[in-house]
Amino acid sequence: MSGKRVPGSPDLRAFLERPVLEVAPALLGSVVRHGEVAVRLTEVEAYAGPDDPGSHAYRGRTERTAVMFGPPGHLYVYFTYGMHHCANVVCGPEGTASAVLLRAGEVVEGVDLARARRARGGDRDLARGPARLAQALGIDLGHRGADLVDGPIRLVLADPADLDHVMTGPRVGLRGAPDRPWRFWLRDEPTVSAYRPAKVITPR
DNA sequence: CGACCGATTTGCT
DNA sequence: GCAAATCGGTCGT
Repeated sequence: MSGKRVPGSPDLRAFLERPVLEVAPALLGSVVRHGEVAVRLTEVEAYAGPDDPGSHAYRGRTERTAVMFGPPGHLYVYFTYGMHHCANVVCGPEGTASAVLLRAGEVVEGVDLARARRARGGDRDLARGPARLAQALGIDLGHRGADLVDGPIRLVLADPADLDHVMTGPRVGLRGAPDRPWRFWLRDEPTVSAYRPAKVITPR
């Protein structure tokens, strides 16, 4: 149980292979970098494969969702409402089709470029919401399947000791199984979307 | 091939 | 608070 994790190391992929409900909260505070833009994650959501009615993998493997069924550490990107892209980190053992939706974050580098990619909103809103986060990072369908351990888009894990209050509550915007408390976020972060029923799981 | 839906965002009432 | 925008995925014909 070492506290430090080195970016790009085999340790990262091994970590992402752990169960999604373990990986999801641990991604908070971590940084996703694509080129000059870097986002520190403040809100994520877990999706648990074919048994989860809220998951795109619920109806089995399709061409779209194939990445979710593959090895952990890759990016599952989907397109929705005819205009938005959202990004997920595939995790858990290969074949479990579980993933973590990146719901919100704080742009910590490349603010100018992130601003240029978004027509509206203040800096706090640049990566607030899954579609805005993907847009700020310049992520689209072309990045589906991208390797986060060794590719253009990288994940750099945070030291768990640096995390503030980790909160959990119901997922957002779902038709199926909205009741499962599989949404995780950092308390008191201005980049986290509006309040929902919640409880603290790691008081600090 | 046609119809319907959507893990959202935005702007207007 | 509510509805429009806009198109890939999925399923049924």
